Amino acid sequence: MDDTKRLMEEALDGEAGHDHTEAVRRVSAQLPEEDILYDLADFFRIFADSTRIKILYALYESELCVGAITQLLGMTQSAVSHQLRALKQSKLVKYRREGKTIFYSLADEHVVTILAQGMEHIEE
Amino acid sequence: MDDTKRLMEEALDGEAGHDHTEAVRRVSAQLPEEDILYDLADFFRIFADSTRIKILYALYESELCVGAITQLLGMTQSAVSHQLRALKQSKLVKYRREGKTIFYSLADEHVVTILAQGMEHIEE
DNA sequence: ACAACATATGAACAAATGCTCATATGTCTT
DNA sequence: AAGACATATGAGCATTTGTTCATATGTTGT
Repeated sequence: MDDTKRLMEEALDGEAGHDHTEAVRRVSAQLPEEDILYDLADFFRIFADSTRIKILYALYESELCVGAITQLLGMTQSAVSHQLRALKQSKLVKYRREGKTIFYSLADEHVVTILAQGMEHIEE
Repeated sequence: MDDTKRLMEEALDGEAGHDHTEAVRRVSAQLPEEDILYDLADFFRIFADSTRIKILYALYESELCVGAITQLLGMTQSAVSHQLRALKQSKLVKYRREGKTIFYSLADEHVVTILAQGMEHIEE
């Protein structure tokens, strides 16, 4: 092994394997910012729970109040409320108050699109 | 409170609040099967991690071997391999062997569509 | 067959997540 | 103002998840 090659490998800093620097540099330049990718993962994390998925699907059918969602899912009002908060914070749902009751609904169409896209994938 | 009303509320089985049965029945009939919703959540769970998101985005740019991904992400080869397994099991990536090296690439276009849709949402 | 390389896998552990229980906040009725 | 009702919130706990470490599997060259 000649000197240049040895030096290059040492420059890889102990990382596994042969030289990938070319491919890595090329791809690396095209990747979105670290923060963006993090936010993206956060966004998808909201869909990564069946309770929240159920809520979103339910709201896709109709605006609903917390009590109705609670009854529909057959779980605690507290559990539902906690999940609604998560959905609210991610701007996936919006709400309006009518007396004591609070009605939730989908915030935009992205939600529907994403759900549909996911469905397409798993139905194969 | 008359008898019919009292009986109806008792039929709600202690669940919180006033009567939602009408809305619940209507929405309930439209909801996908429990299993489907579960699978859907599982599917989205794959996107709910920044490491996997990075891998997917990298593979969107180019087919890559494990070593290159490892170097690109600056993490352990083991960690990358574990995540690739998850992606593989969800049919989001495919791979081909070339000697000792294994090259990974995206399995279909849904991945790209989903990522793009997610991006659209967070960039607002 | 053996050593070197590329990738995969299992166990263990820390961090994150979702639920429950108790209680708080906000609204209406009387 | 007080009680009933609808929803929200915080702490605690059990489960899940992602990483690391050590090691296994598979491939190539000698």
